Amino acid sequence: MARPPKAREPLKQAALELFVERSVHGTGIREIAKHAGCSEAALYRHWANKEALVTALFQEHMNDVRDLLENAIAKETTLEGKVRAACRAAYKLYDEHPQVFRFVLLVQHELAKSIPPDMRMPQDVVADLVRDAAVKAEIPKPAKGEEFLLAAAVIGIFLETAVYVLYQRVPGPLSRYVEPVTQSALRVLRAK
Amino acid sequence: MARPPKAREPLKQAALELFVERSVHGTGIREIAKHAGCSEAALYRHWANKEALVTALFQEHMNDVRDLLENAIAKETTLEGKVRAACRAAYKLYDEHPQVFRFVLLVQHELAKSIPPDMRMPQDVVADLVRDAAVKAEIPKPAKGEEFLLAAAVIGIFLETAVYVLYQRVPGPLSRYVEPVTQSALRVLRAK
Amino acid sequence: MARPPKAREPLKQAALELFVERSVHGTGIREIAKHAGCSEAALYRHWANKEALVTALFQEHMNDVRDLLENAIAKETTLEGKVRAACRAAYKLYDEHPQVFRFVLLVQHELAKSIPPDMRMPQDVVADLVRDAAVKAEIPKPAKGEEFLLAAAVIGIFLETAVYVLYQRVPGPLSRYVEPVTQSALRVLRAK
Amino acid sequence: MARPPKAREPLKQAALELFVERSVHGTGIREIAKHAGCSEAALYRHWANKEALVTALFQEHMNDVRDLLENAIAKETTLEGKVRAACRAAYKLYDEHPQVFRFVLLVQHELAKSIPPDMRMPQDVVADLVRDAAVKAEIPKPAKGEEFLLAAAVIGIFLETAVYVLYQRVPGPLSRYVEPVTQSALRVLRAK
DNA sequence: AATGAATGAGATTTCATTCAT
DNA sequence: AATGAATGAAATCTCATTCAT
Repeated sequence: MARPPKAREPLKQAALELFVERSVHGTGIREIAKHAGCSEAALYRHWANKEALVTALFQEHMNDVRDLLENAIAKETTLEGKVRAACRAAYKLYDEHPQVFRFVLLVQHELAKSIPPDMRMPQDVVADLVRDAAVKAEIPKPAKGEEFLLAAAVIGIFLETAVYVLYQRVPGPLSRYVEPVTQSALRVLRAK
Repeated sequence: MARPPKAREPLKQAALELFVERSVHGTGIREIAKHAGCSEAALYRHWANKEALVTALFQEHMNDVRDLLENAIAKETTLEGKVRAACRAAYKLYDEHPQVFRFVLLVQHELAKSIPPDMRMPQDVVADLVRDAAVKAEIPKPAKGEEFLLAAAVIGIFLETAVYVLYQRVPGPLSRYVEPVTQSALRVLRAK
Repeated sequence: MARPPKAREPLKQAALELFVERSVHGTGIREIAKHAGCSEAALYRHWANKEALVTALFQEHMNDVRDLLENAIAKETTLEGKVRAACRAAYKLYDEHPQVFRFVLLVQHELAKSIPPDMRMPQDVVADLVRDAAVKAEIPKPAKGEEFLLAAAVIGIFLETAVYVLYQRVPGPLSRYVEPVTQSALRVLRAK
Repeated sequence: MARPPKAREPLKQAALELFVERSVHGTGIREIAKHAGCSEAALYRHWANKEALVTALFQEHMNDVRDLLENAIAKETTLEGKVRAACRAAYKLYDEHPQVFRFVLLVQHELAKSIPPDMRMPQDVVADLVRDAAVKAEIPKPAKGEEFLLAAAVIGIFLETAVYVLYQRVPGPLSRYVEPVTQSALRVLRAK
């Protein structure tokens, strides 16, 4: 019966944009509020403090990406189909919302400690993908622990390609590299 | 000759340790000075301000890594030898100075803008390596621009593996993964 | 007749508890409202603002104590009986509602200025008691103005004993000290 | 070799004056700094925060009063002499520095929790005085624990008289009441 | 030369109070 | 009528940097 929250979404959007443009620490509460068209104090009704806002943005985006990957993979049956679908879905997201990717790049290592240990992350989806492919004999059986190494390599190829597009070392859009990234990933996974 | 500056190295070491532990922005001049055992003002004898210190740390480390890679590569003749030597040299450095790697991870995207356009970076070494291998026909001739894509993939495999060790998703030391990382990289590079 | 206000008493009780636990200034409207199970705005239906709530709590308690003392004294005829009855009544109140005593201790000096000059306070009851005893020659006739000094001493004995129980320098309950406090007070009052 | 601290004492003096005049919570850092003629940040070099300043002021004053009492008592041999000397010394201090007394009154109950358990307080001096008098048979032997009750009464008489002067219910200066307070205290102590 | 006290500018956060729903 | 979101104003505190000693 009180008035419905009107500042929450604008604040999230404004924060994301400004964090990406001027870095998290280079962006003050004042700017976020002004950009969102509300008062500074409004932020504190929705998040305990600036850090909580940053963490929430990060974890929500990670959850989104995780769900995106899981949904894309669920629709496919072969390893190649899954890798391609996952890559395509994620690159499509980043083409449409480049800020999200940039934000994650900026904060991932600083926020690594803040991730709840039981939170399922995008990288867990990839690890499961690799494990599942091994079970189904779509790839050679990896030695114990080696599956994580393979997941790391796949994620590395995927991410660093996106970084190269972001920094315009190769021309965008990112989606045009779905196929070569998929093939490189498969090549690594299918190693004897 | 003037006596060597006394506080410079302790300050760099203190800054690196604290930046890694509590983030750059979470570390104040006071703490750096105290940790280095000197006064706050001493820092300003060696760098114009805090930002200059951070930038210098980053760029010096990037130069170190670049030289390390170039020296390692120069001693080898085959593509496989070069990739392996580069990977081994870098992983050895990171095993011995894990803080350096962590620091680079933390600041790389925020400091990307500060890099002088003519500064030769480690990634340029990898790009040259790929280009050179193509010229020597050690790998299939990449389409125009594709060489950067290959470099990105190689760097991604290399970096993400190091990240996995850093976060203890796979056990260290990093050097034990020189061989699988090398083989994965080669597999990607030699793609038909 | 209008239905009775629903939030008033819970708000008073919540405020008292939190003020005592975390100090007046350390307790916000939000906390009071939450603790009372109502909205923040509800407080403003009953008091003009936070300060008015604090003042009302204080003055109401002072009035309660004053009435308590007067009723106790009215039932007795001798000085000793009056002192004992007053002491017993007040200590019984504080044993049953220790928060009230603690609250009064916390705010008394800060709120001293806010007391209306014509408001009859507990200390006035004691002053009257002393004056009355002098008139009835139950104690030696005090010099002009000395009656207040005696009242101060009696109140001091009474209060500081309660403080000692509150801080557990002597064991409670407070009521067990009615007799020694009464005797000490009488000894001071009956001074030659 | 750096410049000597210039703001510390002015800050303490300014804080004391303003706390007494407008209450602790009613006085901002800004006002303290302005009144002391220095910047707000200077305060944080000397105390961790506002609360630490308040606590330090309180505890330092308590230590001063404790030493004052102990010195006064040490010079006397009889119980009466000691009580009178202690009372005279303290009342002289409060006549000369009424702010100190007012400040202690304002904050004592809010800061009670902050006192280190091993800190010797003025009230401990009084308790020792009573205990010592009992040992020397200057007063009747108190029952176990009763010595604290006597100390409470003595302190109550002493303090509440000072409160009455502060609030001008009896005329000052406080020192004029040394004798009646002493006699009242002795009367209570010598109770059969 | 070296220190660390002092500072100015600004950051974050708090809070009583108001107001749209 | 009652809520709790929003606010304005201020409070506390931080911090890189300067400067007197």
